[in-house]
Amino acid sequence: MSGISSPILTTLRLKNPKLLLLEFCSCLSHLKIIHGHMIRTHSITDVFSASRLIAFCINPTFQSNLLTYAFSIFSQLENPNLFIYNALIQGFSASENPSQSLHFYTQLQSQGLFPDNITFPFLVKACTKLVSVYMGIQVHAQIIKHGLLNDVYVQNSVVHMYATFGDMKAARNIFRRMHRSNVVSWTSMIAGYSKCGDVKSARKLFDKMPEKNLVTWSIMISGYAKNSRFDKAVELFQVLQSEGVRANETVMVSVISMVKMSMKAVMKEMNQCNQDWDDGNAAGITVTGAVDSCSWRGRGRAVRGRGRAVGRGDTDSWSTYPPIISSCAHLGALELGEKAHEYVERNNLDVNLILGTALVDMYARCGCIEKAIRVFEGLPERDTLSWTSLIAGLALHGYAEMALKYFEEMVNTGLTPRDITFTAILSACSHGGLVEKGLEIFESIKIDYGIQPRLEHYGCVVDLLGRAGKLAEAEKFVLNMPIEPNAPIWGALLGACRIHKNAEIAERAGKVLIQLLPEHSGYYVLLSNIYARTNKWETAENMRNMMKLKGVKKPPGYSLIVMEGKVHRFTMGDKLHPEIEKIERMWEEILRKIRLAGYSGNTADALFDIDEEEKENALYRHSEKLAIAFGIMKTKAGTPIRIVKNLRVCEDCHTATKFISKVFQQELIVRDRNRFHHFKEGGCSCMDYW
DNA sequence: AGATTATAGC
Repeated sequence: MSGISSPILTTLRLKNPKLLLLEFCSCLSHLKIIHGHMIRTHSITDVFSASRLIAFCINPTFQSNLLTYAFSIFSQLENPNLFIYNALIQGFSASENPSQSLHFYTQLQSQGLFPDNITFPFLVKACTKLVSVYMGIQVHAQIIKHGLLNDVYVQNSVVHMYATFGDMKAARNIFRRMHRSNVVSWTSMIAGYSKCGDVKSARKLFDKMPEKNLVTWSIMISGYAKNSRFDKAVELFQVLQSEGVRANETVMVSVISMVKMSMKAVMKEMNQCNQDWDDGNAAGITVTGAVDSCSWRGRGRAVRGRGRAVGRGDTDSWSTYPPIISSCAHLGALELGEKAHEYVERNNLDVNLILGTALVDMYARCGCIEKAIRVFEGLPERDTLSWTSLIAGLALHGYAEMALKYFEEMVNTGLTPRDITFTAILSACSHGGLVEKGLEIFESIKIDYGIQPRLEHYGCVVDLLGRAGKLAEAEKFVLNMPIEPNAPIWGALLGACRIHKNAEIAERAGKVLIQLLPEHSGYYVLLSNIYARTNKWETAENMRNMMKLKGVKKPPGYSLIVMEGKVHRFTMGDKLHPEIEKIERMWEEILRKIRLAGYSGNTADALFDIDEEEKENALYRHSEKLAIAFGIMKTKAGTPIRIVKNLRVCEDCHTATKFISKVFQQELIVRDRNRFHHFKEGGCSCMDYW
C-alpha cells in the first residue's frame, strides 16, 4: 500500500483526481484502504483531501452504499466546508432519499455557512424528485433570499421543478424573466407542456427556440408519444432527419418506444371497447350505423390520433369506432420500428441496456418475437427490466416454456424479479396452460421474495385456473382473495366460463360484473350467449332486451392486413372491398383445398338464432378469413402473412388457419385481442390453448 | 482550489 499511497495522495491534489482515483479504487475495499491510510497519516483532517474522497463517493455511477460511506467520512470531519456540503447535497439529490439533501441544507446553515449557486440546483432537484411542492416553494424563497435567482443554472432548475409539478404558470413566470435563457431552459419548458398534455404549446416553443440539441428532440418526440400523438412523433423524427441531424441513443429510444406505445394504445382501446365480444358470439345483435369495408391510406398517414376526420374512402364509422383508427396505426408500426432499428445500426449507435430493452419490447409487441430474442441475446448487459420485457413478450406469443427458461436463467444470474416480472411470467403460464408451475410461482412471490401480490397477479391466477377449466377453483380463489376483486378479475372468470361453457358460474360472475360496470356492453352479450347455449332462451332474451334498453351497441369485428404499403380492413361478411369477388373466389378455393386436407367447418361456436346453413355462411365470412384469402392471393408461398384482429380468434377460424398454413406452406401471424398466434406447418404456437 | 441545470427501457 505504501508504494502507491504517495501517488494517491498526489492525485488527491491533482486537477482531475476523480478519474485517477477511479483507476486506483474501483471498489469499495480499495476506497476503505485509502480512507484508512488517510486516517493513519492524518491527511483526513485536511478538508480538501477529505472533500476529494467525498466527491469521489458521490459519483452517481456508484450505488448508494458509497453514499453512506461519504456520509461516514463527513461525520468524522470537524469543520466541513461548503464544497463538502454541496457534494453531499448533490449525492443525495440523485439518491433514493433526496430529503437528506434538505437535511444537509439546514445543517450547513446552522454551521454558519452560506449556500451558493452550486448548492441550489441540487436542492431544487431534491424537491423535484420528492415531488414536494411545499418544499419547492420554500427553496425558491431561499434562493431569492440569498440573491441567487439570477444564476442560469439556478433558474433552469427552478423552471424544471415547476414544470415537473405541472405548474406551468410558475415555470413560465421564471422563464420569461430570464435574461440569458438557454437550451436547457427551453427544453424544460417543452417537457413541462408535454407533461401537462399541452403538446401544442410545447411544439410552439420547439419551433421558436433559437437552438435545439438532441435532448430537445428526444423530449419533443417522446412528448408526442406520451400524448398519443404518434403521427406527430413520426413526422418530427422525419423532420430531424431532413434537417441532417444525427440522432443519438436517447432519441432512438424515444422513437422506438413511441412505436411500441402506439401498439399498446391499440390493445388498450381494443380491450376497453371490445371486451368479451366475439365475432360469432356477438352476431345476431343488430349493429347500428354503417360499417365501411376497407380504406386506403398511404404510409405517411398510417398513424394518426383518435377522433379525427380521416382521408378519403372513410365513412362516419371511423369516428364512431376509434379503435379502428389506431389499429391501422399499429400495422404500420412494425415497419416503422424496423426502420428505426435500421437507423440505429446504420449509424453505429450503441445498443445499450435501455435502447436494447426498448427494441426487445417493441419487437415483441409488434409480433416479431424472434427479433426480440435476437436483440436480447446480443445485449452486452441485462437487468431485471430487460429480462422482464423479453419474458412478457414470450408470454404474449404463448411461448410459456421459453419464458420459464428465461425466468429461471434470470434468477440464476442473481437478479431479483420485480412485481412486473411476476405478472409477465404468470401470464406466460396462463397462456401456456402451465397451471402447476404458475401456482408455484404465485406462491413464491410472497414466500421467497417477500412481495405482496398485487391485483394483476391475482388476475393472472384466475386466468390460469380458468383457462385450464378449473372453474370452481377459480371462483373459490376469487372469493377468498385478501384484496377486494375488481372488474378485470371477475371478467377473467367470466371469460373462462365462456371458453368452458359453464353457465352456472358465469351467471354469478356476470351478475357481479353488471353491478360493478353497468354500462359495459360486453357482459350482457356474454351472459346472453351463455344463457342461449344452455337453452335458457327466455333469460337470454331478457339480457338482449336489457342491452337495447341501455343502448348498447356492438363494435364490429374486423381484421387488418398490410399489402403493398396499404392497410386493408375487412369486416365480417365483407361485400365492399374492390376485389371482393376475387377474394371470395380465393376463399372458396382455399376452402376446397383445406377440406381435402381434412378440414370440416365447425359450427359449435356459432349463433343461436339462425339455421345451420346460415351458420356456416357467417362463419366462413369471419373477417380474418377474408383477410387471409386476400393475403394468400397477394403473396407467394413462404412469405409470412401478418393479420391483426380486434376480437379473439374463434375456434373455427383457428382450425382453418392451421390447415391453411400447411396446405399453402405459409406462415400466418395473427394478433388477436389477447395475444399472437403463429400458424406454421399446420400447428399454432398457442398449442390450441388460448 | 473544486462542481451544477433539461433526456430514454416498466
